[in-house]
Amino acid sequence: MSNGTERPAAPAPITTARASIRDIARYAGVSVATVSRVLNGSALVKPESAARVQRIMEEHHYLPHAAARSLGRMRSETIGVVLPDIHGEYFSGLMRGIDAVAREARLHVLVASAHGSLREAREVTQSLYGRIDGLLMMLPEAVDPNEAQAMTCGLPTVWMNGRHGALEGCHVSIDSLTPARKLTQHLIDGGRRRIAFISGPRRNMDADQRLRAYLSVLAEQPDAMEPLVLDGDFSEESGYQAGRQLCVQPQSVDAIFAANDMMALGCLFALQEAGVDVPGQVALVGFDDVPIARYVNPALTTAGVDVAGMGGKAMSRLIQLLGPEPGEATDDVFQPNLMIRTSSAAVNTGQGINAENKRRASDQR
Amino acid sequence: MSNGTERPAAPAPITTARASIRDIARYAGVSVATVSRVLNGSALVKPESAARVQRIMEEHHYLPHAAARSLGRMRSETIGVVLPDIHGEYFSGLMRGIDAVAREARLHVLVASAHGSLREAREVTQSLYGRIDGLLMMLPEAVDPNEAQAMTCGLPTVWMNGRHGALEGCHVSIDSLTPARKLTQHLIDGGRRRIAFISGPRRNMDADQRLRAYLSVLAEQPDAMEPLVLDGDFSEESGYQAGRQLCVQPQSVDAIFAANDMMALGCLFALQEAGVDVPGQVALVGFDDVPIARYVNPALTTAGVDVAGMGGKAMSRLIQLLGPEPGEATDDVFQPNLMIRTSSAAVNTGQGINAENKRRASDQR
DNA sequence: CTGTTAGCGCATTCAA
DNA sequence: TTGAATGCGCTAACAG
Repeated sequence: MSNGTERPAAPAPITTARASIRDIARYAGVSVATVSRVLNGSALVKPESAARVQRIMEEHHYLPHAAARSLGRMRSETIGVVLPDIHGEYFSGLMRGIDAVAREARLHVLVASAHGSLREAREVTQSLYGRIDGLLMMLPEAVDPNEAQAMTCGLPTVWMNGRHGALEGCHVSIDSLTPARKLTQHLIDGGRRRIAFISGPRRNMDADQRLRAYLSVLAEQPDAMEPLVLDGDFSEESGYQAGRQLCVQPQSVDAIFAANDMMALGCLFALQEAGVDVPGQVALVGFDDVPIARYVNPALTTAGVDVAGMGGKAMSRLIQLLGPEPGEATDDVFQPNLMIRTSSAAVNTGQGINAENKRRASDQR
Repeated sequence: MSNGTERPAAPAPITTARASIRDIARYAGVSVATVSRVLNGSALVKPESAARVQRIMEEHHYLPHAAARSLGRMRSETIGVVLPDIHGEYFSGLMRGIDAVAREARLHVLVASAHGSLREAREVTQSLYGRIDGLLMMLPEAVDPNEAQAMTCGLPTVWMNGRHGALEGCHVSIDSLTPARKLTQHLIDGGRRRIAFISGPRRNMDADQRLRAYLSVLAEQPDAMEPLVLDGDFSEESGYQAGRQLCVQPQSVDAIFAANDMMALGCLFALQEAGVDVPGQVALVGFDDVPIARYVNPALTTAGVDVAGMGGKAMSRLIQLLGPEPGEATDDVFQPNLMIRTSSAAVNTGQGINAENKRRASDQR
C-alpha cells in the first residue's frame, strides 16, 4: 500500500487496503501533522488547507485507524462490559441502558460474558486490557474484595449489582432486599400464611437477597408456616417445574414468591394447567416486572426493576470517572417499585376460593 | 513509568501504570523480542528463559497492551456486530449465539446499535474501522447494494437477515416467507377463513416477508375474506392494542396471525380480557417461538426461529472468512419449524365454540 | 535460541 | 500555521 512517491489521482477502491495518514498527507501536499490536526478538529489549520485535506480524505475513503489512534493517545474510546451471562430481558435491558449513554458520549462498547464462571470473568477482563478505557463489571457471584480489585487490572471500574465485601470504588445496584421484604409482607397482609419461595441460581447475589428477605419476613411472622424453598434458576422452565411440584399438594400452600418474573410466569402456567385458581387458591408474585407481566391473566404482582436505568447510570458514572473530575467513590442504589396486580389479590376479595383455603386463611388472621 | 536502568525487585502495584514489554525485558535480562516470543508461545525460546520471563511478568502483573499488539500485527481479534436495535429476546438470543462461537475462537465482540437509523449504522461502522477485523451486519431496512457494500468499509462482512438487492458476499438469514405461508395455510386448514394480521415495524425485512406471505396465501384462497392488517411494532403493547381493537367486533374474525410472538401474546391477553375464547372463537398464531410461548394458556402456535443458531452461524462464517480459506460467497438460510400448539386448534376440535362461528366455519369448508 | 532493527498509523512536542 | 522528529507498545523479519 501507498509506497508511491507521487500523487495518484484515482480514489482507492474501498475494498482494497486503505490509505494511511501519510498517503493523505502526501496527496494533499501537507505534513502528517497537519492531517492529524484536521482529523482532530484543531483550529490551528488554515481553512484552505483543511478543506483540501478534507476533500482528499473523502476522495480516498480515508478512515483513521482506531488502533493506531488508541496507541498514540493511550485512549480507546471503548468501554468493556463484563456480565455473568447473556440471557433474556435482563441482559438486553442492561445493554440498552448502557448503549444509550455510551452513544451519547461517542463511546464504543465491548461486551463479554463470563458464562457464569469467575475464572472466565478474570481471563476475559485481562484480555481486554489495552482495548478499553474503563470497565463495567457484574460478577456471577460475590468474591473477596482484593480479588475483585485485582480483576479490574487497574482500570477505572463501576461495579454493578452487589458489593464484594468491603470493596471500595463506585457501585450501582438495584436493591432486592427491601422490595422482596415488601412483597412477602404484602402476601401476609393479604391473608396468606403458607408461602413458598422459588429460588434463583445459587450464589447469585440478587437471588440470594430475595431469598433472605423472604426468610427474614417469615421468621418475624409467628403464625406463618416454615419456609418452603424450591430450586429454580431464573428460567421459566424451572418455574414451571416448581409449579408442577407444588400442584401435587396445592392445599399446603396459599402463596408463591418466585425470585423472578420468568419463573413466576412458568409457575403460573403450571398452576393454571392444574386448574389451580390464581389468586383465589394461591397468590403469586414475581420480581423484575418484565414487559409481559402486566399482560398475563391474572396480571402479575412484582417489583419493577429498572435495569436499563441502572446500566445507564453505571455508564454515566464511569464516564465521569474517566474525566478530569472522577470524584469520590459512589454507591447508587435503585429502589424498585412494587407493582401490585391481580395475581396477589387478598383472599377475601379473590374469586373462586375453595372453602378449605378460605377457612384456613380466616382462622389464621 | 519504567525509566530505570537496573532491575527493581518490588512488583508494581496493580493500580499504577503498568509495565511495558520493555520493562519486562529489562527485568528479565532478555530482549524485547524474547518477551514477545514467550507472549505468543513461540517454541524458539529456551525453557529456562521462558520460565524466567513468565515469572517476571507475573510478579509485575504484566498485561500486553491490546492496542499496541493490534497495530503491530494488524489484527484486533475483535469482531464488530452492528444491529438495528437492542431489544428483548431477539437481541439477547442473537448475542448469545455470536458470543458462544466468538469465545471459542478467542475473539472479542464489539456491539453497536444503529437505533433504527441507516445513517447511524453507517457512522458507527466507520468509527469501528481499525478496531475490528470483521463485521456482522444487520441493517434496520433494505438498502441499495452499493450502499451496503460501502458500509462495510472494506471489512470482511457477514450479512444477517436479508439480502440487499443483488449484494454479493456472505449471508445468513432466517426464512420468514415459507413458515409464514405455512402458518396461514394452517389456519385455513383448521377451518378459519376470516384471518387478520398484526404487522411488524414498517420497512423491517422480516416483518415484511411475513406480511407478504399472509397476503399471498389469502389471495390464493378464493373463499377467504379480504386481508385485514392491523399496525404493530413487534411490542406486546402493540399486540395488546390490536387485540382490543379486534374485540370490538370479534365475530368478524376467526383467526389472528401476529407477526411475532410478543404481539401474539399481547393480543392473547386482550382477547382473554374480553372473554373471547382462544382457540374456540378465534385462533391465534405468532412467530419466533419465544420461551414463554409454550407456557401460556393456550400454548401458542408459532414458528420456531433459532436466532442464536443464526448468530453462531454468522460468526462461524466470518471466522472462516478471516482465515486462509475464505471460500466463495455463501447464503445460509435457516428454516423455522412450525410449532403447532393449542392456540390454533381447528374449529371442530376446539372447546367452547359459539354456534355462530361454528356454523360459518363449516359453511365455508 | 536470541538480539537488533525497522516499522504499524497516528498524536504530539518543539522549532521554524 | 506548519513540518520534522519522536514515541506509544508490540510484532516481525533478519542476522548472528
